[in-house]
Amino acid sequence: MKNPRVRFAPSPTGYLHIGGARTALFNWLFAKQNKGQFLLRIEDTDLERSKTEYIDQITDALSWLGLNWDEDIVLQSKNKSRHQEMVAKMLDNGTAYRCFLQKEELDNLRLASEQKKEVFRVPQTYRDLSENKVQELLNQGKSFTVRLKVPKGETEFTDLVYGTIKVQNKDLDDFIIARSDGSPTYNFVVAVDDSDMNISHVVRGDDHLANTPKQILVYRALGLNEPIFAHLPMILGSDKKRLSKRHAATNVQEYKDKGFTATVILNYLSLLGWNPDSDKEIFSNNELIESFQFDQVQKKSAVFDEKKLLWISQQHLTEMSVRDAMNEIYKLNPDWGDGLDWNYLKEIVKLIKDRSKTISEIAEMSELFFQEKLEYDQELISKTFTQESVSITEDFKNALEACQEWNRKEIETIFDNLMSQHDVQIGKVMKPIRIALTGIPYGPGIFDLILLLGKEMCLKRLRKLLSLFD
RNA sequence: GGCCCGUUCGUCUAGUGGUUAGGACUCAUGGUUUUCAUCCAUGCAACAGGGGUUCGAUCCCCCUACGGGCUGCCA
Repeated sequence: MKNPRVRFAPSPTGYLHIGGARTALFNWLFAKQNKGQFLLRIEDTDLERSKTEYIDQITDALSWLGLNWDEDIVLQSKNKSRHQEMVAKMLDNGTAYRCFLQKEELDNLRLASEQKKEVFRVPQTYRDLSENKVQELLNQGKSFTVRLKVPKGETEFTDLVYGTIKVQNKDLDDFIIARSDGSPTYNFVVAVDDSDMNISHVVRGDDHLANTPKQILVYRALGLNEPIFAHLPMILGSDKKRLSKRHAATNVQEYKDKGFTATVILNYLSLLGWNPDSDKEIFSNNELIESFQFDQVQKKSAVFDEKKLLWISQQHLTEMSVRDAMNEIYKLNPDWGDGLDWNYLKEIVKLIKDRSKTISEIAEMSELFFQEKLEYDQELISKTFTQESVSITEDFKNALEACQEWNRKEIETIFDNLMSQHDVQIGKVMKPIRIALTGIPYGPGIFDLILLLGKEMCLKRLRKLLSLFD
């Protein structure tokens, strides 16, 4: 398993799906762990649905995740002539044949056997036609598809995740490798491309498990080396159906916007369908690379759970340095804290990072320190401020105004005085002041908060709040 | 319909022919904390069903059910 070559092969018919990201991740982990190559191939042969803007979206998302690919991106559409050549080769060596059954004939036959409750099989009418007969039909201008001559017997392969898979070839039908317009089909193209790219391990979603025997028959018909296969279980939504927008965001970009770091996403995704064989759950990218094993990949599909994602994110934040957290905030919002002193921003982040679950939560909470004036929530204000708490707040403002030194001890003394003056516990003092200063009933320690906001800002806000009760 | 794959707490997952079936997330309760969050403690909660094999099956075999995939001149 030295220097494997793997690939991620999305079709550009949409953004990078969270399931696709997981597939890419496992490919990447395997490549990195074994000093191999991780390649990217864009399967853009569906002209109807493929869009170049999706290619950009997908590559942007992969880059953001840090799943960098080696070598140039392969565009499947560029391999057309190669595909034609391989179809011709199969026609030539007798592993494929021209089938002159027309689409309508096929549809009717399919319908008929459905009504008779029979298993539909593509008739092999043209499978062993003589050269002359074929030529005759060609001369008549009859259109044809190219079908693979599925041999008798069975096809077996060993999947790194699912073990031995065996199917009877008779269940496969002589499937089409080239359409009547000459374009080759997926199961054919994928085998040719993977072979041309020297892919050693095909790692992909298990929705391809049933296609694999067909692809193996293509390899054999062409005399190509078969890769090793590893299929990954699907990611489902909370109702156990394929993960879709109804359940949660499916676009990787959306998770970025929600303030999850790439590392967090990769960490969570890795745990979906893989177990690290230990109690460890929080992983850096490098730790994932070291730990990943196919034999610990689950066979059953996994349900995506945003609650656990949030927990993973929070765990990462507590381990993250203030500096790294700031970089992540800037990545998310380049304008963050514009014009403010770097050291001041650093103190802010230090104060709120460990009580946040996502990067965007930090950014949001940090706004407290930026704005001159606050918007107070009317309901919260009327719930919080009684006559007593207004008077406490008033006294606090006065004490602040009189305060000469700006340090923690001074503030603590002010609080002590307020407590004995009004004969109340600290909660009665802290709560109204916190809300006056921040507009929200939770957050960093009150003394840290006051010190960092600074005397001027505190006084401004206290005056503003008190003006509501004049 | 045919073929392939799967099924352990709500979720992610350990696990073994004999276990009090373990951990994590969530949730609930209590504690710590100047609020919130963290943290700590406790609790709730699972072997899909039926047949075998066996002294004994969650574990091995078969069937059923359920879920997913493929079955296309989509990828």
